[in-house]
Order: sequence, then structure tokens, then C-alpha cells
Amino acid sequence: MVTIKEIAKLANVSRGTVDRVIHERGNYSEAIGKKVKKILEKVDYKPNIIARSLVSKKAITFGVFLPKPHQDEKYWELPEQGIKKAEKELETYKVKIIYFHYNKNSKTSFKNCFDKILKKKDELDGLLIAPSMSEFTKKEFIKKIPDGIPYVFFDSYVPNSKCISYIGQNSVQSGSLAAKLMKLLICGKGTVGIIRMVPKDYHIDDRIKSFSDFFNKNKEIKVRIYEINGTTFNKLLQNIFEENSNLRGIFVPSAGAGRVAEYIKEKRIKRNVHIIGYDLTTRNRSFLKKGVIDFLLSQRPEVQGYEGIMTLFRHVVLKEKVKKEQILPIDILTKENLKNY
Amino acid sequence: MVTIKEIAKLANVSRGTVDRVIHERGNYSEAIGKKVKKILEKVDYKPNIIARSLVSKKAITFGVFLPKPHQDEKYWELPEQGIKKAEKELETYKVKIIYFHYNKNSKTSFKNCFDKILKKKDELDGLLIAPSMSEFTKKEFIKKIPDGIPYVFFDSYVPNSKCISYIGQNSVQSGSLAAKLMKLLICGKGTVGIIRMVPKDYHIDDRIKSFSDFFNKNKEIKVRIYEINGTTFNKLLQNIFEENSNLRGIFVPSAGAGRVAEYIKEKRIKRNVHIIGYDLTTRNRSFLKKGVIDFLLSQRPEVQGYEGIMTLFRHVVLKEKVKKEQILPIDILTKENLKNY
DNA sequence: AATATTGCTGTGCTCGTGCACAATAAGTCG
DNA sequence: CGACTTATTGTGCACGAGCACAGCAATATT
Repeated sequence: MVTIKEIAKLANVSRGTVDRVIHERGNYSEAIGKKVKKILEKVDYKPNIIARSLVSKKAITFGVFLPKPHQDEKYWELPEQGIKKAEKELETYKVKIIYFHYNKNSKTSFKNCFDKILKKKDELDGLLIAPSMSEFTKKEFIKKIPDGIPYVFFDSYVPNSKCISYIGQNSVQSGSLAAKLMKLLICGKGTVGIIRMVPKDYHIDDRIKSFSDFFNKNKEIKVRIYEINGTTFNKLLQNIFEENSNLRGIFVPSAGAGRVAEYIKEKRIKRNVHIIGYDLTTRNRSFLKKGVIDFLLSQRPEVQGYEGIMTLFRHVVLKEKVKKEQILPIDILTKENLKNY
Repeated sequence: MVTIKEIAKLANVSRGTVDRVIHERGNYSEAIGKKVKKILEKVDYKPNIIARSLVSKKAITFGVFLPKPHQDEKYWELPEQGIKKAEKELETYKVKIIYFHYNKNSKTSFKNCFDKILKKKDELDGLLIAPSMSEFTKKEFIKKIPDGIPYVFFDSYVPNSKCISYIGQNSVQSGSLAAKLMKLLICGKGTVGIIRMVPKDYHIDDRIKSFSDFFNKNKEIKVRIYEINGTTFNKLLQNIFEENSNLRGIFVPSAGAGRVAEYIKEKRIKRNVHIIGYDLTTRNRSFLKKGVIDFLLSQRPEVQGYEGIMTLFRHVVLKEKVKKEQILPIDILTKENLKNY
């Protein structure tokens, strides 16, 4: 490891001058600036972050902008766990995190919450954002993020933004994987229902599309999409079962598969209907365990939260280059492998 | 964060005395020892590892004892990647790693390699061990690990050892999960062959046992176990296909599924036989992509290596308590979700 | 009584970096 | 020429912990 002291010796100047050049704080002659920069590059100088964080008294503060933890069947607790893990790990580097929770079904809440961020903008050194709202709102609010505050998206993203990184999944792949598993479950024939519960979320639409596409060539399997619009959940499910005597599978592209499973249990439906859903919420977990849900696909929400904060840290504190896209693997969960997640 | 300086003030002694009490270096009176210890406990003193690693000049060295990277279809490259990742991350804490590679098919190599460790025992602050040999050898050599060198097992383990942690998988779960997927693949009927390639490895036996047990109640599916003993690989496979006209699936409980897939491709076997295997080796990956292998189960070898080193670090450097067992989730890989692993 | 030993306690330096401030040289102005 | 500004460079302290060594009483030894 090359230190500032050693570089100062090489350039025949003092530590202070090298320091000024490194941080471009000015107050040095052009000639010496060039000379020092050349040496810095030659020896590939990397500051010792340990010493740096030891001496620097100012804390780093990251803001996290995400839905309230209990929403989507408590799904949002999961990324928050990962964020908390990163927070603990980075404690010695004086990294603090401020949470901004919004109600993901209310534009007002979304706006109010974002206003709070704007008020605190001078304290924030970075933002981690889960933008789960309609395209319009996303675009509106992205513009307002103050210049100079780097931000990372996770779970979902906004096209053409200046985010330093996106951490998430490949929804298209995940949809076709679900289709493959469904085909196996129903032994290649029958009708499959898709239940869309969450309105207008682009990555859920992607899942639905690639799931449907998988079966388009296949004439033995029919796919029908059902939406919750105006009708109640129970009524919708009643319809689905009545309409399709040959219903063999249900695909729930959001975290709501547990509700379908609950309906089947409560109404004591005897038909052998297979369910594939998403995300390891408490309810989903319990019905996967019982065997009512066959497969759950997961997108590692804890890892997303954790890596989100770590990415900000690497960019802001370590000044490293970070990957623009960090696509995480899709996990397939079943009764058998559930235990250790 | 409470510092030694502050504690010294509280106890009305000097920093040096507090330091002596913390490290039990002696040279302090009993009364002051008690007093300082009480305060340490009260304020829950945690040393600042940043400052500590900045000042301490002595490097920490961990030894890693594992099979040569190219063995088992290059499987052992994978945990080594994780180990290298941890090594890089811990560079600032002056952690060094020495690799000891043995030939996993030769007891002599195993012993020679272990002797090298014994020679270097004074330099080692910890050991990460992948004990992939017969029970006998394992027991023999565990005894010889010098007292005072903490060690962690990964991939496999030795019962009743004094290891500080084991990082690995649940082989029983993994076997029954494979069976579940196989049942789906072959639509609930036919014959399934199990091919055992690796001799006497306890976790592979576990996989086979729980795989077989899953089908014991099921009369429509027959399971047969084949071993490579004396015969060549090609001959064995030829036999399997000739003997079983109703062969619908092959389960390879080791990393060798790719070789089976290769055989099928080369001999242009037209029968629709489904393959489930283990581990993301280069060959396995390519045949999974082509659709010849249906599923690969993975035990996150990179994570195992990474967590192995981090566990040693937490125990040796941070003096934290570590979990005795760290069971990792089983990943199900298919053509569709392969891309991001 | 002078010196050595023992038992305990306090101080000062180190690590690499950041930052405030001191120091120096060169030039400007009255 | 002396006072002053400005540009540039050097130095000292701080961060928290570890460790060597100095200091200093109270005994022990000669």
C-alpha cells in the first residue's frame, strides 16, 4: 500500500501538497499538480479508507425512499432488513440512514414523503429509491431530485434516469420460468388463470407478458388473465372457478398468491389446482409449507436492500465505479427448500 | 461509541491501565482491575476495529485447505472465487490467505498437503477446511490440527469436531427437492436411474437416500441406483439405457450430470430422458442452457467460501460469537434463471 | 544508607489521512 | 525601504487503539 507520505517523498513535496492535489483543493502550482498527479497514477494510489474514516468526523447520511413496510403483504419489510444489515456493517464508517416511508397506494403520501426528502436535502449524501408508482409520478419526481445527490434504484426503476445503479430482477426471465414450472405442474394441459392484483406496475406486466408468451405456441394449455377491477377478491375467484371447469393452475404475478391459497383452503375446494406466486411474505410462506402453493419465485429483496446501500457506500465513500445494472438471480422456492431462506 | 480514553476518565486512571485490563496483560492492581471491568461492561465497550487494524502491524493469516480447483469438473474453482472476494474485502484489515490444494482422489496428496499446513502452523491464525475424504482420513487429521488454531468447515464436515462453524447445505432436503422436481418432470410415472460417481462421500449418500425415500411410497415410479465400479462410464450408461425401456429420468447426485448429458448428445439418443444434477460447473451450465439437463441444484459454493473466511475473520479479529452451523439455501437452476448466476 | 527490585501507573509514539494554520517567498504599493 | 497582500508550501494536531518504555512509590537486598 502506497501512502501519501511516500508519494510526497517521491514528488519532493510535503504531505499537505499531495493532499491538496488529491482532493483538488487548489492552492498548488500547475507544475507540481501535474507532477503529483503523474505519480499518483503511476503508483495507482488508493487511499486507506480505514485511516480516512477514522479521522473524518462528518457522518455520511443516506436516505431511503420506499413503501411502508407492511404494504404488499409485508413484502417491504424484507428489503428493509437488508438495509438494516448494511447500516450495521457500515456503522464504523459513520454511515447513517434515514427512512422515508410512503403509502404506495396514495399519490399524496408519495408527494408528501418526497417533500420531506427535499427539506432534508442538505443532510443527504445519497438516496436509495424503490419507485413503485405509475410512470407519470416517477418521471415527475425524478426531475426534482437535487443535482449532486447520487441515487440508486431497486425493485423497480425509471427509464432514462441518471441513477448511478439499478438493482433488481429480470422480469421477463422470471415470467417464462414461472411458465415452465406451471407446464410441469399441470403435466402439459389444461387452463391456467393469471390474477393481476397490483394496478399498473411495469415489472408485473412484464412477468405476465412473458408467462403468456411461453404458452402461445402451446395449444393444449389455455391462458386467461383476470383483473381485480370493481369486483371483490372472493367474487373474482368464484368466477374463475365457475368459468373454467378445466382450471389446473393459477399464476399470481404479485405477492398475493397467499390470498388465493387462503380462498381455496377456506372454501374447501377439492379440485387439484396448482399455484405459482411471488415473494416470501409470511402468508405465502405458510401456504407454501402446507403445499397449497407449489412454487414461489423470489427476487432476494433483502439482498436488493443490502446491495443498494452498499452501492451508495462504494460510490460516495470509496469513490469506486459501480455497475449501472445489478441483476439478481431468481430463486425458486418450494416446500422442500423453504427452510433456510 | 465509547473510547478507551473516556473509560480511563470514568475510572480515574490512564489509558494504559484500561488497555492492560482489556487485554488482561497484567501489571494492574486487583481493585482497579475490578473497577475498570465493571465500567467496561456497563458502557458495553466495543473496540474500534478501524483504529485497531490501522495501528497493528501484524498481519492475520488464514489457511485454506481444499481440493485442487480443477477437480470435480472445476467445481472447486467456485468456492475459491468466494474466498478471493473475501480476501480482497479484508485487505485493509491486513488479512492474508494461504492456499493449500490437495488432490481429492489421493490420500498421499491429502497427507502431504496437510503436512505443509503443520509446518506453517505458527504463521496461521485460522483454517478454512473442505474435508472431502473418507471418514477415516477426516478423523485422523482433525486430531492433528494444533490447539489454538480455530477452524471452519465448509461443503462437508466431520462429526464431533471442535470446529467453530460449519457452512454448507442440508443434503436431505436437497435430495427430496430433487425428487419432487423429477416427479413433475416425468409426470408421475416411469423409471428413474441414480448414478453415483463419487465414492463414499457422506453428503452425496444423503442426497441419494432422501431422493430414493421420496419415491418409496410411490408405486408408479421405480428407482434404480447405478455405481461406477470397475466399468467405464460409457458402458455404464449403455447398460442403463438397455436395461430400462421405461427410463424417464436420471438423477446425478454429484457434479457429473454434464457427462451424462454429453453421452446422450453424442450417441444421439432420442428417448425423452430428464436429467437433474448438481452444481454449476462449466459443462453443466452449457447442457442446462441447451435444455439437455432440466434442473441443477446448487449449494452456493461461492457464498460458502466467502462466508467461511468472513466467519474466521469475525471470530479471530472481531472476537464475535459465530453460529455453529450456517446452512445455506438450495438454489434451483433452470435454463430460464441461469443467466444471472 | 545506598542501591536494586518489584508492582503498578502514566506517557508518548505509531498507523494514514484530513484539515487548520504556520511559514515562506515573491510581488505590490505607499 | 518597510508594510502588506497573495500564492504556494510545510507542519502539527486529531482520530482510537496498541505497545514500548518511562516514572514512581514501596519494599527488599547489600
